[in-house]
Amino acid sequence: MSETSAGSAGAAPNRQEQKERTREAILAAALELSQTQGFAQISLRQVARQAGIVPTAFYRHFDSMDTLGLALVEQSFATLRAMIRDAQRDPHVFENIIDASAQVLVEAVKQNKAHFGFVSRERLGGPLAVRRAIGHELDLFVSELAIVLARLPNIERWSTEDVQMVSRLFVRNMVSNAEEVVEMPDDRPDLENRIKEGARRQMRLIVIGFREWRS
Amino acid sequence: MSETSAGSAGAAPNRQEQKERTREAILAAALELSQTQGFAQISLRQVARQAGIVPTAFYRHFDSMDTLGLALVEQSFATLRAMIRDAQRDPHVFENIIDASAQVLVEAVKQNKAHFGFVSRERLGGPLAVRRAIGHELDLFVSELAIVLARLPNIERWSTEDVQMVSRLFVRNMVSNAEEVVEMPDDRPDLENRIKEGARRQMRLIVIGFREWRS
DNA sequence: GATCTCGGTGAACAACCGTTCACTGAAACT
DNA sequence: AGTTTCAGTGAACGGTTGTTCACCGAGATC
Repeated sequence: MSETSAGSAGAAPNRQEQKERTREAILAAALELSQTQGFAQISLRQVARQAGIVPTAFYRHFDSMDTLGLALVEQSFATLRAMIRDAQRDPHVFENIIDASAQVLVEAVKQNKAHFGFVSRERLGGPLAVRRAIGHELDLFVSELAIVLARLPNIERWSTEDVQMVSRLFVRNMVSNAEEVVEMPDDRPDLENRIKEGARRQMRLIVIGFREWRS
Repeated sequence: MSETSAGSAGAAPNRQEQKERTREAILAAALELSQTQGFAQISLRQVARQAGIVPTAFYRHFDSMDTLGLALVEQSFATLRAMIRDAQRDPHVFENIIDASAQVLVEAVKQNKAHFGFVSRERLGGPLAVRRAIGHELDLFVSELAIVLARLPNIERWSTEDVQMVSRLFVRNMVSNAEEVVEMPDDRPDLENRIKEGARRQMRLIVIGFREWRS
């Protein structure tokens, strides 16, 4: 093995390391600019300016703004899946799924407002390609959650369609609550608790309603 | 009384009648263009072109695109309120509120896709002023619905906060279902029924859950 | 050490943008 | 009949946009 590829952070940047670095600078720039204006109306030149490169250099990483948008969708859902993975490791989840979920959701959204905000805004307001990608990821996510739910006690004997439907309702509520947290001012713990309490209530409604019903 | 103001449709347009006519041409043009691209990224010149006027004439009616956006918000919520008014006149509502509501909602959204789509997209994806206006209108709408709900049998003895919360949940579900109907292809009555059935279920969940709970 | 690869550069382009200004001509008013 | 009002016109402005092209220079390869 030769002495290429430093691996550590500070100095002696590889060629591909440097490329990856400015790629992420572009992603970060686009994400930040999207927050105030919405992704669809930021320009390639604005992104380049914010990322500290010349407009033409943009094309070395993405061949259009649409492709950039898709990369941001991927990045955003990666952090969402990381949230779910962490939540499943949390021991509280086994004691009280609902309370723990509300807690984890609000906390995770607060710490990743950029990504969750991106999904909220662009899910319906973004360019067609981005909207489609987000819709697809959300469908995937519903199915994944259904698998997790199906293994829980009390639920394991439900029909597949019922579980899928509950999963859809949960994801829909998750999206709505994430929207509220994103739009929430930073210094309002009262609002935060109201949202958390609301999320708990909604999940209980879904569970109670289905148990009571069992159609 | 002089012979000004024709009143009838076809001929002899007043000055203010003509002005109102091109104003609505502008609104219609903006609404149509918004459907494919989103309101935030259509240009004043595009709107003028589609409305059949020269760009500068735009300023005779609105002093900026933001103002136009606010007018579209107003127009959209006017049709939403008309929907509610009609729904309250519908005799089916007194027999089975839930089924009738699901029916009316899907039908009304289908016949006003442009306005409901506008609200869906711009609620989070639009310009700041438009987002704020929509948020305000939705808050108002929650309170109005709460008043209607409070007079219904079975609900009339609930606490004010509980009614307000149920109203919020209903409006949230209404928004979500409207989004789905708007994004639904026109020739898919199977999907339409699935959405209608989903809306019914969600409303039942809310009602059953609250009745069972009564915190 | 010579050669190649390739991320980043800077000038140039045609197209579109929002906004200004002086104007026209017909409806409305006196 | 004479005057005023005003929705709509058309040219012009300075600025931003996406995309092209030839070019550079340092890391990677030989």
